[in-house]
Amino acid sequence: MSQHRHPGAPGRAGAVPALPDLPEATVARLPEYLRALHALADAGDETVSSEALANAAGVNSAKLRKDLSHLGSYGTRGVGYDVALLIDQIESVLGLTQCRSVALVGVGNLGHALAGYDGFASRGFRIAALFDADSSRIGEEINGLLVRHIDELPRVAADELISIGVIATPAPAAQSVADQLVAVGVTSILNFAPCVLSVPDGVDVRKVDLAIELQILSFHEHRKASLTALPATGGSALTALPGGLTATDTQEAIGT
Amino acid sequence: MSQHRHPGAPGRAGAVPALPDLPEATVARLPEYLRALHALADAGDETVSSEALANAAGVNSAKLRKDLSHLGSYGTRGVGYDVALLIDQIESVLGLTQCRSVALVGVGNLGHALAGYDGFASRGFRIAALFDADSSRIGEEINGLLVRHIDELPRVAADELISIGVIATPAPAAQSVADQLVAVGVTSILNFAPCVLSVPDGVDVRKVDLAIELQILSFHEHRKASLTALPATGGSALTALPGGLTATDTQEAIGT
DNA sequence: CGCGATTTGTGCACCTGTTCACAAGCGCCT
DNA sequence: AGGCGCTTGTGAACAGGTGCACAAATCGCG
Repeated sequence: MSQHRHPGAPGRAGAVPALPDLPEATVARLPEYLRALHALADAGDETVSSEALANAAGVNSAKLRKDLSHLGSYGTRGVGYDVALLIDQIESVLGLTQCRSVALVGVGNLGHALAGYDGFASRGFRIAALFDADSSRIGEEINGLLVRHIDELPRVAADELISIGVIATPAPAAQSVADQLVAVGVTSILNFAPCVLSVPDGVDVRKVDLAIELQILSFHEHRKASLTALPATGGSALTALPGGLTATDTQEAIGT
Repeated sequence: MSQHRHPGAPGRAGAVPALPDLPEATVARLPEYLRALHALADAGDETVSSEALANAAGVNSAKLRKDLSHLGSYGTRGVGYDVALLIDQIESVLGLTQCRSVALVGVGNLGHALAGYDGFASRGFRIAALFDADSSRIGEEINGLLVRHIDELPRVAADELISIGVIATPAPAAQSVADQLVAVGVTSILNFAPCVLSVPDGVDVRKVDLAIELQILSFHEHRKASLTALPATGGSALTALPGGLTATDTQEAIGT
């Protein structure tokens, strides 16, 4: 029940009519589909079924079809999806038809790696400038890019349009950096610092915390370990945890 | 997910040791609460209200209270939560009471940064070993750790228990590395390679793809750009406020 | 000792996202 | 041409998560 478009009337990419609302969960999966599609294209495939593509992207096929239907995608019933066409579609929706410039702030351990990460360039992102506050790092050249002082951000931003700012500084510096990025008009920030950023409305922040991912995995490890100990006879082998969470489960007690 | 117990026919349950099921969304937020709590503890605070803690963690206070109630936490009505106690509680649930050993495979650009990232050690994770397949990298020392050949993984794994494997290799090598990790008993994997891993049941995989994060931000940039170019719909946008506070907020946290 | 201020814990309604199941459409074969 | 098998697209049920609003509980104070 959304806008339907005539098949067989391929307009030109970039002339996207309107994308009013696209579920956030769908948006988060589109890049994964895109990666899988590129792999298929490299392998020479011209069409792909939802089942095969879903498999390559690690999702359910029904989910994939619904995702693609949301962006008014064109598959052919009985055949599948045209790989090249779908790539164009998704790239157009994601706004990847233009190369986007990224400003990276903080060239410490992680920032250094990000500056040299070729996965960005290969997917249409260009690191336009590197910044740091540590004067000992200014002037260093990483991957052909000069490290500038953060104070030069306004001048560089005026020079060329910056689509996205990446923060790879220590946590205490992150908020200040975010403020400076917002001040020069950046409205999308990828934050690697382990802290919460406060930004004005209209600015999008995504956070990636490597330690958090490990902690989530730790929980599942912990859970699995308890489960293996559980089914044994006389399961008292469970070691008493210092937190004392044993038997404190007051919720719902026991379903009667 | 899979386990469903029958209400009305337990009888035998008696003393249920731990709380096996905890909403996944809650688990994903606990580390964030933990970080905020540590910051509060460092600042000397002894108690904290749900409102304050939620603010520090960037979530809704009702959500935080519900999350904490899920793990049977004890706050004091009229007062708030005991910071130290809550830290113990969450760390216990996440299984962080023991120091977990991490094996990192792939010491390229990103792996190098991860090996030197101090955010791991500070949160209870110890990088136990570094591996790579590139013989030119074997023997290199990073942050006091020797880079070993991936073939030595079984021997090292036999030596000390590895809780989590981190894959920071190029995509083509990732599946093979995952297989080798699984073969030595690793049941939790953090994958930085841009590809889907297939692993047996019982093995948890979390994926972090830096380029995907940028592409999601790119979408929002694209959308914001189209919105400003298009006339407002429905005509309710009578005031052209520069802040653009009429935009429907879509800011959301991660959620895999 | 009771009262009010404060804050937690939670029932409930809402909303987003997922999954199932099937009709509709397409190509191919006879 | 017509039927048949295959695949998409989607309505509808389902599951899970979110946020409101309020009762219950606790502290401090007069």
